[in-house]
Amino acid sequence: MMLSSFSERVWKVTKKIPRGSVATYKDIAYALHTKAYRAVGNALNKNPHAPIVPCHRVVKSDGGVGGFAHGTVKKITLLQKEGVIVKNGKVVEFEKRKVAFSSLR
DNA sequence: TGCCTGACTCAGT
DNA sequence: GACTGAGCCAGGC
Repeated sequence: MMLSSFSERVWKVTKKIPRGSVATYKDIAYALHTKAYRAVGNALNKNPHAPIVPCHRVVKSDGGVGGFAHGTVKKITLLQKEGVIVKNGKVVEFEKRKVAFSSLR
């Protein structure tokens, strides 16, 4: 068995996303050296570390907020509290809010 | 063991 | 610019 399951690795990377920044499912997958974009979303959906892992900082590659276990609205609210503006379900200046790969690795 | 699903992404029309 | 189909991977039944 692996030291950490795929899901655990996803959460670990997600926790590295700095406050006020966001990362995409794609970035998370790449940081784990895989292309399992959907598996990443799956892992976050089942995320048992609700407040510990900032899963609300993970969005879609086109800037969309994606989904959230507690409701998309809640996700947007949390992001805006951290200074990330969300309009029409999309992250404003998404490209600039995106965190760098090196920060995740 | 094998098929289905999913908080996705990309390419083509 | 928007919609559709196909591809990708891990987890669950």
